[in-house]
Amino acid sequence: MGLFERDTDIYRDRDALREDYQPAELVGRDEELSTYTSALQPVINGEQPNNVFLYGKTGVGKTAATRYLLDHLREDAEEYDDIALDIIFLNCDGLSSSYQVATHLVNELRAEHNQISTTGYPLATVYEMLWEDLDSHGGTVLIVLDEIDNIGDDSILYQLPRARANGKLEDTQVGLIGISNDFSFRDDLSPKVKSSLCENEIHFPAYDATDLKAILKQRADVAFHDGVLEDGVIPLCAAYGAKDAGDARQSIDLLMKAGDVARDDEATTITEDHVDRGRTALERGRIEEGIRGLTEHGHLVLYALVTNDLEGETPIRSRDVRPRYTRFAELAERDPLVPRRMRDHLSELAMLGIISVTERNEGRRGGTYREYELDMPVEQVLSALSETVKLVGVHESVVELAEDAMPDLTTSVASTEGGDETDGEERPEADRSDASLASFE
DNA sequence: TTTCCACGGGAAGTTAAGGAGA
DNA sequence: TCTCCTTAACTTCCCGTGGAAA
Repeated sequence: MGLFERDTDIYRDRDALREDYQPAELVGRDEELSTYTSALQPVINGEQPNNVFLYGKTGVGKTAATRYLLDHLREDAEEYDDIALDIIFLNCDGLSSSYQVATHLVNELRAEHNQISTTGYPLATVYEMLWEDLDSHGGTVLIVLDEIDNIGDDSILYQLPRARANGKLEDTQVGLIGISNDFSFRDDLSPKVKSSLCENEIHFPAYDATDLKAILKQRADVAFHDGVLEDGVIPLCAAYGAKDAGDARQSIDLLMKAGDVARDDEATTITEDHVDRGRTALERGRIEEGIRGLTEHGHLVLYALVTNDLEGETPIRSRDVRPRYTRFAELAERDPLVPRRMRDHLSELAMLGIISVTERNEGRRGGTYREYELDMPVEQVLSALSETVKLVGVHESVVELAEDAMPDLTTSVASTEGGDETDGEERPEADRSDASLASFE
């Protein structure tokens, strides 16, 4: 028998729980779909498409509804010889400026061998390329910008809807569909952008537990064999999703994770216990991903807080974290950041749910300050750090302290392979001796 | 009611890195 | 090689905040 062996599976089609799965029908969104369909109707009539702005919290079906309707629109448009429709779908996660959005749009319109770099050109040059590529396309182009609130400036949101009126496009009609999770995003837009982008607004309200149960049942019927789910599983997944702002994506992810946990157990049914364990695993994964995404100084701040926690000094205010952070920065041969910037890193850790913050106020005697403490187990933090961090000396020292403080700490968090080296460079001998716990202060 | 303190938020400026084009 | 461009991470500065003490 090989290394891998096919599971005797509870799943009929696990892909039905994946984000990219397109169900045959969308549950609980009749009213929104009806409004959305009307807004897209001009495309089929061969008219200038409307701009549409969708907003609502994460996981309420905005993107799913868009994909669903645009698939139908594409199919229906093929019935008419005089309609040439193209759809560009761009997720703006990680695209923080109009410049980046414009370069990505150019690359979407171009062949593989003709792509442009995402830096280096003047902004005006990128726009010129975009108008040229769009106009050579002809027909109707619908541009969907998902997570549009990531874009820091609204230049592209002004330029795209007005491109034809401003004489940039002659042969192509462009329609813009913006999708946002952020309710305040619309209000922060400049009036001129708001008037064009938001000419058709569709609000997607949060799902309630009944909607979520219907959605989960629809997916589960396809994903699992009959009789695999115990009665309480779908209501429990729906309840967690409803509690977290009516997020269907989260409920579906939880159902899939519960299924994976049950499969690992070689169970024949999925129970509420599998859901709870799945939820814990998802939460852990989310936090570990957050830790991996931190900068070096973010890691150093976290290491400082971990050692403070191991020594029983938490909750601790930022100015008391600083000496340890500074020491670690020196150990890793990095210049320590100014206190203001260090506090930003602490806030970021709090936002990720890795540490918790309590605000205190001692008035005229001590003023307002915040106290920080770890909000997850030390071994979990160290495990996540050990996978990514290459801060010479620091990680080993903290693990050593953790092992002294917690003898039953799992060995998996011990220093990473090659952790004594950075990019192939051997660490100077002096650093190694300096990396002892006694040298923290 | 005013003052004071330690912060946080945000704007503006700086720096280094990476890429394009002449 | 030089200049121009964007970006991310950072520094610096100013202002606002909230509640206990004066």
